[in-house]
Amino acid sequence: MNIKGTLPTLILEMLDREPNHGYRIALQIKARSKGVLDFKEGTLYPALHKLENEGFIESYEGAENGRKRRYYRITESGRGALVKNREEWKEVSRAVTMILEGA
Amino acid sequence: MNIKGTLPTLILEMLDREPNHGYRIALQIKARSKGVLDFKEGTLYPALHKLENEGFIESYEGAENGRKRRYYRITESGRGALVKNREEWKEVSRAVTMILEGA
DNA sequence: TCTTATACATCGGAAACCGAGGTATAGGAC
DNA sequence: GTCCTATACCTCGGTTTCCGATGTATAAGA
Repeated sequence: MNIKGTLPTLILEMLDREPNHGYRIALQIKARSKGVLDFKEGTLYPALHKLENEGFIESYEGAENGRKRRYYRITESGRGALVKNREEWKEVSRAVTMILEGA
Repeated sequence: MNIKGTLPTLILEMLDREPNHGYRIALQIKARSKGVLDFKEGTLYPALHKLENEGFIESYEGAENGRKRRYYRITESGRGALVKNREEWKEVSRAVTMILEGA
């Protein structure tokens, strides 16, 4: 299950901790959310390409166990976007929760 | 600003408190969220029609100040969906927050 | 009379997501 | 040695959700 629009922020968050390749980013999002969040590959890769296109992340080729992988790292402008997105999420998710819990 | 996919749940939540007409539902969502959430009419009315089509709400004609209005009330099955949606929101939003706050 | 707020609605376009499918390699089972 | 599974990347078409623009109509107030 997923919330539309949160994936770019989650990717930036993951890459803010360490550079990583796409497949593993998705696995980590799933693991860290205890299986609740589960973005599919058809969603993941286009999202990565878009973030790179916007200059929020950059990619480079790497290898692990003799296999080629495309690694991503966050850029300065990506870090700025992350800070802004975190704030936005906090504000809007709190608003929804407030209404649904009848506060 | 809005979170995609939350509108049906928010509408059900509002109608669970009292029957209401579309325009006012939107105003109340905006007011209760202190202006943070703001769904447009081009989003609201299709969402209402869809919920009615799914049997989660039903409509009837009413009048206020001599003007015709289309009122909606929640159905039993809508109440069931609301309970389920609230749980889902709680689980998934908590998962996102957990990741973004590095817990 | 004119404007504004209310109230409902539809349409086209953009964005996000998923499922299905495709390619390729490494490692283990048999 | 061959087959299967997991890993790793990718694209395409379809659905859903949202927004902006636009249209209609009425009530209230300037």
